[in-house]
Amino acid sequence: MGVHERRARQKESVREEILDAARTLFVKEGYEHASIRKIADKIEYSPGTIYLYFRDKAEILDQICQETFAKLAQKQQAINKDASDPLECLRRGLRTYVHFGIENPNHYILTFVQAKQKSTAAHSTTGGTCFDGLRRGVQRCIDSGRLNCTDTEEVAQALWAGVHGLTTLLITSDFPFIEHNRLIDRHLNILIEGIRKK
Amino acid sequence: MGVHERRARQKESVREEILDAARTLFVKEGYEHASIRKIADKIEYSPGTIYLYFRDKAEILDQICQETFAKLAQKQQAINKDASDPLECLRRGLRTYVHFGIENPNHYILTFVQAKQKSTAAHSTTGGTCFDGLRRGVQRCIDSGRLNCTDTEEVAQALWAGVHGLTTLLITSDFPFIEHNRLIDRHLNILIEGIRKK
Amino acid sequence: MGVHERRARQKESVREEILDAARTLFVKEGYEHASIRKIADKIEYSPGTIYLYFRDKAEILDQICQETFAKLAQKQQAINKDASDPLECLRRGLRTYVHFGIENPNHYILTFVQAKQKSTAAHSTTGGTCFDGLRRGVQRCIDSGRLNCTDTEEVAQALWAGVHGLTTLLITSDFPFIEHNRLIDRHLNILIEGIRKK
Amino acid sequence: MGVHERRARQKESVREEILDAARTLFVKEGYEHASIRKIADKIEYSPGTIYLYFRDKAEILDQICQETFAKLAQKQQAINKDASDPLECLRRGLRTYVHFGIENPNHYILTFVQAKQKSTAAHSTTGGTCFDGLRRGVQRCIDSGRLNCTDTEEVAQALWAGVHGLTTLLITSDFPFIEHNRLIDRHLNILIEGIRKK
DNA sequence: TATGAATGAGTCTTCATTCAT
DNA sequence: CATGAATGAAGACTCATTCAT
Repeated sequence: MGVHERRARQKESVREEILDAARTLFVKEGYEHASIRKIADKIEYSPGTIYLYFRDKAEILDQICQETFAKLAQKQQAINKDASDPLECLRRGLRTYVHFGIENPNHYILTFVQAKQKSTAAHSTTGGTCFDGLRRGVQRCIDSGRLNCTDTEEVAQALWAGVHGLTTLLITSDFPFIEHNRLIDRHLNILIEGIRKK
Repeated sequence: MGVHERRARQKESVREEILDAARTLFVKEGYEHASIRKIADKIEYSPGTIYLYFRDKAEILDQICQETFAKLAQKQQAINKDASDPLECLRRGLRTYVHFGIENPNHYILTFVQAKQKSTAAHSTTGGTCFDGLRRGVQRCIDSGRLNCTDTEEVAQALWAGVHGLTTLLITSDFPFIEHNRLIDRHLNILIEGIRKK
Repeated sequence: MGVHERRARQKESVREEILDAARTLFVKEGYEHASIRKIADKIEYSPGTIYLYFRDKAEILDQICQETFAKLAQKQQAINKDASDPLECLRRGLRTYVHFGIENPNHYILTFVQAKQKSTAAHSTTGGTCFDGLRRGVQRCIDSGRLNCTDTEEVAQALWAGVHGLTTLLITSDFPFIEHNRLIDRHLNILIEGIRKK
Repeated sequence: MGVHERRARQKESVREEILDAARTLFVKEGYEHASIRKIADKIEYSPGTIYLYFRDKAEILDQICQETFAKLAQKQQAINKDASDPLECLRRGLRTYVHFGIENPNHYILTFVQAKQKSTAAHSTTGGTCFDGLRRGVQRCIDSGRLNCTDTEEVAQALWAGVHGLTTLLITSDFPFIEHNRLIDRHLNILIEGIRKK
């Protein structure tokens, strides 16, 4: 391994350290309250160093969004390969989405709530592709004649709205929600029954 | 009209000016980014003046949440009095909720997205009662034997998650959504069909 | 009692209220931290009203100093009238001074420590006369041939320095002083023995 | 001299500049009135820079107190090593104390008058040890059987009260004191004669 | 006499960012 | 590659004071 590669590797690792620290702080204290200095302190580098890896604070947020979209896309990918009942397959995809949010609340809120209000670059590029999984799942259902509506985009967007609402509420809840799994089951049930042809 | 009244009215009007300016800025720039100075500039008063009307920045946010809950509760009130089909009645209630959000995007986002992360006083007091309208609508449907589920709370929460998600996405969208009314119709249709007994 | 007098009396009473509130706050929170608004709140008048009775904040402090000097002078007056041993008489005067400080710590610190750094008008006028009691007590001792030094001013100033130091330390002490009365006795004993002719 | 050292020295020098400016302002205008901005202006740095050297305003005060205690302790140290008459030694120690105050009025008032009302960290740590010199001097006098009182602590505290009072009055005097040296001599004479066994 | 709304200047403090080294 | 000193602008908030009523 030449010097060049080692350098590249190390650089990658500092980058990752920054992203890790930033992600944690962004969520714990909010994007606005997480200062560059605090991030730098956390990884024991100087504030200036951060600017060697990122143009500015916004770019860090943007990178984290990219990450999130990538992670989420990966989770979704496997699902549609399953050959079983497309409606069940769709339900599983939606459930996966909600679980992803609950298990990565920091990532989720940052990307889909906080960053949304800032329109990061990530949203206009990577973000869109993430929706494709859902779209494909809906398409399969339509193709198999199981739905009461044949507009893929329309259905996919309506479903997304549902799981997005559920996910954000569950993550940030101070509302006295019922047991989470029961609520998720009910919500998914409503969505699936709501699109199934009778 | 005596001096006293004129003064009181004037004072009330300044208060409103502050709330208006704050609401706009809070949403346009985010709560953290909307400084007291900017609010003061907008209404052409000195920063100190704002503290004659509100204890601190948080209290302004809190007041706006109170307002929102009051407005929303009022909108919802009329609906359940209608004697017609309870399911249609529920659909109308949900639609009203979404429309309220779209027509008062500042109020909505502030109260249900930004302030949620800060747990204002309003949320623990006025906020809860606002959910009652929905709960009652669901109850009526259950009572008339029209639903496929008999747990009022479970259904009400699941529906709320749906419309909340739809509302926030429509308000903050840079996503290429289909025509909004069509999407709303579809979403509400899914929710209602999803709970209707067959 | 005519209207004029009642007015005058009432005015005096508001003045006193202000002074009472100010004195308390000046000491509890320090002169700088005691705002006009806080004083006004305490007596339930508006801030503006205070300016009907005092030119500015400094004048309030000044008045309190005047008061203090008057009170202290009055306490001291009685003492030298006593016909007994002039040295004991002097000791009693010094003790009275220390006790006055301990019993009126607010007045004392405000006047002799905080206000000193601001050179209020009171200091240059009333303040001086307050020292006369001590001067006279020393004079009597010298006249009766009991002292080892015949310069009245010199002795009086040296004694004052002693009791002033003791008083301020006792009032503001976080130092672990021995039991206060024992310390006062010792201090006075040193001063008296230190000037007595042997 | 390496880069490292030069930097360290420069940094130390800025620190000193800040402390110098602060000390002066704290005394000239009072701790509360001496703002960070004014300190910054005085040394021609931006306000923010000060926070690179001190956590907050209070820490600056604390540092100055530390300095003062250190300086004073150092001055006192040499004295008790002298083998001559312990009473004269004690007198010299007391005189040194007063001179220290007069020569470092800013340090003295800040530490023993202004900061006393705020109980800085310095007072609870370094401060106490500073009193030890005086205590030891008194002890030596008692050991050699020269005093009319055998309680070290009692005498030491009583003496301290005396010189402290004298020092503060001389520093902040707008009172028409006699020539300072004569007053100091008289005061010390009283204290020493006041404790000497006859 | 008293009010109370208003202000301008000020408070301490934090921050993203730059740049010489 | 990394530092760390420095800054200018801004943050929320407080205050003594004025003045029309």
